Amino acid sequence: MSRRLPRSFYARPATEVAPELLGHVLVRVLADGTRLAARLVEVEAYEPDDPGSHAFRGMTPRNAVMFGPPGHLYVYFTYGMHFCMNAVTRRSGQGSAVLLRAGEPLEGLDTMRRQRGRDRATELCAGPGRFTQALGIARPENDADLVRGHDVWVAEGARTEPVAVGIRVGVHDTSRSWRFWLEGNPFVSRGRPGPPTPKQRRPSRAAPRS
DNA sequence: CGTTGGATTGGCT
DNA sequence: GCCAATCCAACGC
Repeated sequence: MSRRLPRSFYARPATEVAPELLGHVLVRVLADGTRLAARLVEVEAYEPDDPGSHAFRGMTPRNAVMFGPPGHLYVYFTYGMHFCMNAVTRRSGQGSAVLLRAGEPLEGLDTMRRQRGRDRATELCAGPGRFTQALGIARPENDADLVRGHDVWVAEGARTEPVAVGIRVGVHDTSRSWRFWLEGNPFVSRGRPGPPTPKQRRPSRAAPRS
């Protein structure tokens, strides 16, 4: 049994917690007892005085969980059809969290396939909306306690790949490089601006020239 | 109370 | 590459 990350792990700035979450394992137990697990491979940090954060304009019914104690799950609904999940960071009253954007499926792949309606492992948890759908996380899981709850938590894992850094997806702010992912990991979402996707080099055959 | 657009995804051109 | 799907929070009047 691997240990869960303690409350103290989350009680820090999101920019510190985010990269350190990579490699750890998100564990989810469904109502029927089915256990699912995925290794965190892509995350983004959202800080209190960050215009790109839901918490920037103060507390509202929707983002209230972000202002609560660290180590809870903040789940929100967006684009009329998707849920995204975050690990709340910093102390109560602060409004800070880490968006969990992608995971590498480890356990319960068949259940994930059923919930996603897709077969390929790389399409199960690669993207914030896909990730929550694969793990069966929605409104009921908002505010779930990752440290002491029994529905979803983060267990200690191992990070092997180096951490890559870039700008966040869908956030119009190129000044904060707060997106972190595991370099070269195939389960990272392609994201819009994406990781510095160095155009797929196709082994050019005969060099055309002129 | 009406309007706007989003921390997205998947399917089609 | 473009765009529809589909809800609702946030904000302005």
